[in-house]
Amino acid sequence: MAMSIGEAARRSGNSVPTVRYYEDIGLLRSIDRGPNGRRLYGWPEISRLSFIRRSRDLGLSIVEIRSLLEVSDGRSDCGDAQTVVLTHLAVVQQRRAELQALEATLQTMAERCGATCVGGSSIACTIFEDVSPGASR
Amino acid sequence: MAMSIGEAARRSGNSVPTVRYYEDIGLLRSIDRGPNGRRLYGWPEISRLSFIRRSRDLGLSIVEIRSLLEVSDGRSDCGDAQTVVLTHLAVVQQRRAELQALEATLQTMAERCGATCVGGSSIACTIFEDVSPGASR
DNA sequence: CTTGCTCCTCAAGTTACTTGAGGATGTATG
DNA sequence: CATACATCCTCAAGTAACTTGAGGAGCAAG
Repeated sequence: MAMSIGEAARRSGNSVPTVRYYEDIGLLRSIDRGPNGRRLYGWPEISRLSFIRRSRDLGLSIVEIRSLLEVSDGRSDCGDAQTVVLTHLAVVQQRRAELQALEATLQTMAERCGATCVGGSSIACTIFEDVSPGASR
Repeated sequence: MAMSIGEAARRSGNSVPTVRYYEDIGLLRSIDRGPNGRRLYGWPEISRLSFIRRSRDLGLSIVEIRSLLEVSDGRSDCGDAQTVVLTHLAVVQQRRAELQALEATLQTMAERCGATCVGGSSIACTIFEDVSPGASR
């Protein structure tokens, strides 16, 4: 039942230092220690660590996760959790739109570069025109 | 012709400390100083700063930008620039695909949350099931 | 001549961790 | 039982790319 930090890390998909780090910043409270001073983790901790891991994968910041965990701990209500998610959704949508535009720009840059100057000198390289058009003024 | 750091920053779209920072890390070399010790910028510097700014907007790292600038300075060839751009393009494509999946997940989470527990306690909040499904085991 | 903006340098803070030093303990093998 | 190797501990510093702040000087306008 009681797991070492290494096992907790493996099961939750975090690295060992990261698990300690989460304890340091207060995302996990009161990790019991064995007589040898080593941390002992139970299922609730693994669950919490997995939640954090997944949320990070989804791009949520530690601050956002902290507020979700407060909901989970019953210290604020579910509406708050929805707010966090919706706010983050808007950010993600925005970011994705930006990436889409960026992707097109990069593609154009690479294609033009390939057509005009691969292996050649930098003088004719269109990348610099693409990236800094009319920079002088 | 000779501009203050404030003007250079405004024209290139960077903040004043950022412009100083780029000098510190060697992206800009040898900024002349006036008799009062203040930095003086000319058009080539503005151009370079604008290039850096745009590249950062495109998501390129300082390391990547440094190698592009080396091409621009004639210290490596154009093919290298294309490689940087293509490598970055692959990263962007990957990232955008991930964001797309994430967007769908967040949307589902918010909808389910809204349907079941807005204003209620966290006990029924589906967000936690969505984010950490079967975390205990 | 005083107010207020801009400039200077140097140091520390930010985010979310990772990496490393230095040392103790646990587990497997000879 | 001894030795090797993995794992654990704490504390400190490093990472990217800047931002923010302290403390002080210069310059232009009213």
